[in-house]
Amino acid sequence: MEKKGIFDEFLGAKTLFKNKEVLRPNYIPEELPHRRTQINHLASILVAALRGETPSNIFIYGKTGTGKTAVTKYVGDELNKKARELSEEYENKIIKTTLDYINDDNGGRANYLENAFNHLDFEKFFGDELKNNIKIPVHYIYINCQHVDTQYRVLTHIANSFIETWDERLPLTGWPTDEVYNRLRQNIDDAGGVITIILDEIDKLVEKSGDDILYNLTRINSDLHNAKANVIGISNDLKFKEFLDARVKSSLGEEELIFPPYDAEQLQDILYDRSQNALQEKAIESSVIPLCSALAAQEHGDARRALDLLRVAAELADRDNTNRITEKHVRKALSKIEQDTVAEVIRTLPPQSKLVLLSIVINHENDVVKLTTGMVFDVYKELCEKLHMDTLTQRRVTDLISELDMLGIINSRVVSFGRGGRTKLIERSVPVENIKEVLEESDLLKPVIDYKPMISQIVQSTLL
DNA sequence: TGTCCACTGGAAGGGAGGGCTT
DNA sequence: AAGCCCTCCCTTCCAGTGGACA
Repeated sequence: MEKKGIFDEFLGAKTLFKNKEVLRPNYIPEELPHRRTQINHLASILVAALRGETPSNIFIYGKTGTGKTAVTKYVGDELNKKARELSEEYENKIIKTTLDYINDDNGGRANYLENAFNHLDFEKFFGDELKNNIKIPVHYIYINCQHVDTQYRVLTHIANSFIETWDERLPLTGWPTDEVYNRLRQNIDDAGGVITIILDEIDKLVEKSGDDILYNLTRINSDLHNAKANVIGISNDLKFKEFLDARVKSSLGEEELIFPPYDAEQLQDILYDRSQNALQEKAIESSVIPLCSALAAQEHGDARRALDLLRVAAELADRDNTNRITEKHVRKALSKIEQDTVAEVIRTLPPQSKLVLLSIVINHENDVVKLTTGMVFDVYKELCEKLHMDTLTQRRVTDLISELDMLGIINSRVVSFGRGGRTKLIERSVPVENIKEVLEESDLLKPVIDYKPMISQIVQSTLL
């Protein structure tokens, strides 16, 4: 009998998906429902690039999942497409002119021209014209500042996007920043044309590295001779602009685009649209899409969340071996997504942060009602001793606690207990069992996962 | 009204680790 | 190998703070 591989059974299994990628957040569909206004506005600004003029700098604002990135990328693709089309049109015109020229036997140069034409050596004759006109170079460089979050990295990223071979690329560290800037300027100038630089999640960049980079980028045109550049900043935090230098603020905000959240009905349209390409016919119960939309609309109209819900619900239905996605699957998907995100965040924490989180968990397990930084630090110190690890200072631990707060694993707020001092009050925002389940996976923490802190501390803390 | 507690959180800077040029 | 640069993680220092209490 033929032996079956472990994947064969699943590979042959029936699936509700036609194309799962269509439901992924980074998929750019051919149509973006309810974003016509924004697309037109953006296109009306960027069309300048096709005329070889510098488009205005643009600031785009909208909550997560309102289509900012999708629209920007979509318009970018269209811009590139149009630039290619125009360039082809122009090339054809040149060929036609050449042919006419040859046919007219203009001034006895026909043979020479024909010869050149046969060898496709246009540049010999139309060199300058070709260089300047045939290709309307439009470069659209997209950078997500969540990962590329320092001045140096943004500059190298842009500079490297003009370089094709690996060995010519700028290194990830090592060069002085002004040297990288010079190289970037040179690369842009060599490439020529109009360069649009998109900085997605620009607030992350400014928060971490200040606005020097924006100042430099919005003023790069004065250093360019053969090219023009403009910047599109995308953010979901409108307030971040308040912290910018006034000069940066005014030049980045030459044009502003606001992306309002989708309402439940608009989300439904988006889901219907995508599901037609993503899922088999009749794979969805009629109430599924309205439910996904309603759930996502509750959370500031986040289309990404709506798509995730539908995708995960379909995956769960697939695993159930049913041929229909039901409301039950959507509800399951909702809790699965929430759990998965938290688990993933905890899993990727650095060891010291995990240790701080564990000491918070341990305090909660010991029924501490009002948990403060001091108590967390005390248990943390004990854990470090047990594990023979370096103990960080309380100052550093305060920062780690704030980071855990930002990640949404805990809630902390500063309160004053009068003479008892002023400190952070720490509460969990995720069930302790869920956190512990993930922490238990870590080999490092295994020896102390059920650690009991010294009694004195618990007595002291419950007195507060 | 002033004092005092237990911190908070900003600023500055050290140093290890990555990489470059000379 | 030496000298330089950038990033990341961390320490040290310290002014500032909300509110209970005397």
